[in-house]
Amino acid sequence: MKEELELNMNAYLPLRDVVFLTLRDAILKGELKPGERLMEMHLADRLGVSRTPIREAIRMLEKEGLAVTIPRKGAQVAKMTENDLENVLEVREALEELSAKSACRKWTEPELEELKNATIAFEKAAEGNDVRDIVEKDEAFHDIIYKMARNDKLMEIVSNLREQMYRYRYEYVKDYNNYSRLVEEHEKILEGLMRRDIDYVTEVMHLHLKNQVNAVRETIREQSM
Amino acid sequence: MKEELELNMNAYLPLRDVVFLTLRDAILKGELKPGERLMEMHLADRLGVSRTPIREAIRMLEKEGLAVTIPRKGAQVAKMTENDLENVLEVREALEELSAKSACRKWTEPELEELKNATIAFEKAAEGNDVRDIVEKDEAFHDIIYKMARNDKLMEIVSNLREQMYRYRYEYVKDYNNYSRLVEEHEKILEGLMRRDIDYVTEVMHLHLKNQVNAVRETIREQSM
DNA sequence: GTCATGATTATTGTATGCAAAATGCATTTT
DNA sequence: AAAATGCATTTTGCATACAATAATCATGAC
Repeated sequence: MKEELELNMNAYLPLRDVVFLTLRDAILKGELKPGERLMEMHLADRLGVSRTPIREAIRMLEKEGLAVTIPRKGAQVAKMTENDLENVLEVREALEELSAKSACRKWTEPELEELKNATIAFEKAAEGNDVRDIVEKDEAFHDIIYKMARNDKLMEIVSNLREQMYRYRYEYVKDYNNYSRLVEEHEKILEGLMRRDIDYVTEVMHLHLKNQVNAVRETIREQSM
Repeated sequence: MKEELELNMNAYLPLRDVVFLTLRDAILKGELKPGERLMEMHLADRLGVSRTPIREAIRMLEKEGLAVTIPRKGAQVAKMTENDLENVLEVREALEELSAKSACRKWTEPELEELKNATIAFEKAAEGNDVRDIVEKDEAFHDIIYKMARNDKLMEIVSNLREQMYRYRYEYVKDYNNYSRLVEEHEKILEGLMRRDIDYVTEVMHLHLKNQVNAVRETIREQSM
């Protein structure tokens, strides 16, 4: 009885949040491209709402690093320079390492089970050609590791940093054929976590990141030309 | 001539930003206390603006972790549990360490000069009783170190994390008499940076954080009772 | 032809209005 | 007395209206 009520509450999220989620998704999936203007009227019409929730959603996107607004000129989808990428990566590396360490110490049996399933799901996705699915399953894999670390703040920050890179990867990944390496890396991470071998996991995680950055770097280069 | 224009431009920031800065300041300084409701009408009257910029400012505070809103119930100043504190601290530690390392490698002569001045300014402030001044000078000191690290993203994130702790420290610091330890720690950090001694700086920074956390932990305990 | 200039339009910024939901309180019911 | 009900009030959510600023384009001066 009570659960049904709660579910209803969830079902009708404030419009600003719906708009925020919708726009974020569009940015991450590349439907809204870096540099593209976010015009209030236009978005309002497209989404069938007034400007008010759009504006509030833009303020949120701004703080999440996905949009940039110049006062009295309007907002646009945030671009990333190669330098920004280096910066994000430097931070991510420190935090993914922290996350891997904590996860190593703290994971519980059901979580490990989840991670095994996520690994398999990713492998399955990697066999196909649905980029969205692949990226989604990759995210799911890493999200479980963050969850294992038992630190919501850490999770929030790393997710945001990943987000900022992913929206570039999305585009690129399309003709990025060696998923096999990713699959292998995931397997190694899983394996290391099972052994609670912090050093090993840290090292693999490090490589995993290094491989990603190159893909993103390419995309950014193209973008800025 | 041009500078005067720029100043004018700055002087007329969109209201949402003015409101955001004002509210953030009020939260950090403890004028708006954790748990306190942020009612749109009330704030609008107090600040002499309409609800629109207030609402946008609240969305920004939300994303910065300084406010929490429950849909259709309104926003309130974010509270921090002891667990949140541990989480923030764990992340901060990883990032302050990264920041110290980078700063060690990258600082330039004029920056070091700045840091020396900031150290002295902090010492002077610590002799007095103006808590705001002390906290401000402490922030300034650390900001220079972040700047040395040449990573805006890192700076942004660490600043935000510091912010979330500081608003608790502000209250507490009032009868926290041993600034001498802080002064000493700042001096050690400066000294280590001058020698570019990464291990030393990392260690002192670690202690510096550990000392802070206890002060904040106290305040949070009181708050939750 | 190019650069100013000014009118026109598009777009953002802010205020206000109205509907819906939450809250508080008195009254009733059990 | 405690719980439930209904009504008045407060507050949020969203839409709309109006003002201020920026962008566009056409016109005219050089």
